[in-house]
Amino acid sequence: MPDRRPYRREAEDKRREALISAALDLVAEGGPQAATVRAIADRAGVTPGLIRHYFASKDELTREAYRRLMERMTDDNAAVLDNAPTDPLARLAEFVATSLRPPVVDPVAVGLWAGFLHNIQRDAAMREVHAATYLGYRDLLQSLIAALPRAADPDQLRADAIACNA
Amino acid sequence: MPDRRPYRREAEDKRREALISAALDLVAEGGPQAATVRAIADRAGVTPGLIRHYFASKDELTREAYRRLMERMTDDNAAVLDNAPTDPLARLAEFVATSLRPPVVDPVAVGLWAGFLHNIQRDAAMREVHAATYLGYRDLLQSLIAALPRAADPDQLRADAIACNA
DNA sequence: TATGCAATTATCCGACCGTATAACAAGCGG
DNA sequence: CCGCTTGTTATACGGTCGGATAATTGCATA
Repeated sequence: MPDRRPYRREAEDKRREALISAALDLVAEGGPQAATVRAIADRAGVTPGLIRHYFASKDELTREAYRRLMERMTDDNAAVLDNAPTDPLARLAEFVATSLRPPVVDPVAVGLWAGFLHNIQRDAAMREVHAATYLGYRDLLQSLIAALPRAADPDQLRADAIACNA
Repeated sequence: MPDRRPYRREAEDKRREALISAALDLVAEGGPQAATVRAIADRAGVTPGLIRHYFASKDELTREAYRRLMERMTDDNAAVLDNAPTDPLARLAEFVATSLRPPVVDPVAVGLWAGFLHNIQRDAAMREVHAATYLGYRDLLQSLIAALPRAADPDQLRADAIACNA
């Protein structure tokens, strides 16, 4: 009865968002080992139990956080095309240049990526998330290459996109 | 109370080597979280207690493992100079090309580097190891640049080396 | 204002972490 | 062949991990 922590009910989206971004912050700062359920909940301003109310397991939260990270990176990268030159070659050049510069690749993003790397290798579900976002990125790259003046057959196109990405 | 695990006494160097390389293997495979004292000892064929007989703490073992990794990478990179062309520019080109190709940079090495990244950021002693090996590498790079035909003052030399490394 | 639902907190659990310490035995110098 | 040193194993401890479950309470609805 005494001294129970007061709280506010929040929308599901808001809580999930808070938990995901808390997890990303912690992974960026201290690596995977720092992103414990207790630390994540603490940073999100809730108690640890709530995590399992919104996510089936910590692994699922980790996957969602990684998905969020990848989406943010590809979106940041794609955003440069909004006010890019119209010349196809210049567009492609701008795109790949952006993909190697902040904010899509900066110390924080690299730290995050490093933190998730081994999860990707070990967890199959994580690999799916990785594959999904990667394919989306490659398709975008491929469409830019396809817009290039020189003609090319589809197979060559895909190979070029892969090579360019590497 | 028999049934005690039989064992052989080994030279200190051998044990330390086994423990360090076991730690590196585990970090490469499963990230920092997989390199527990028990897992390391198990892979090295000993019992966990022995780790603290050779290292003051797990952190010290981690530092030594990281030092070993960095030395191996820089040595692998420097090895290319043994049978490299004599032309200064070609030597430099060969050196930086090697520094971006296997075996100095390959999936395993990247995984290792990712596994240690956050330790470097957090642990001051770890940063010293990092700084030491990095400076050695930069000096080597600088000496290659210095051998270039065009003249340059020392300050410019150092700046060039840093830029080249980035 | 009273009531019910569920979002949130609180507490407990088994497993594993790194570490400390004690018991044991391998192998060398006598 | 026999002690002695010390490399090695065994066991225990406190802490934290992710997860499960019970208790509480915010809040929308009637």
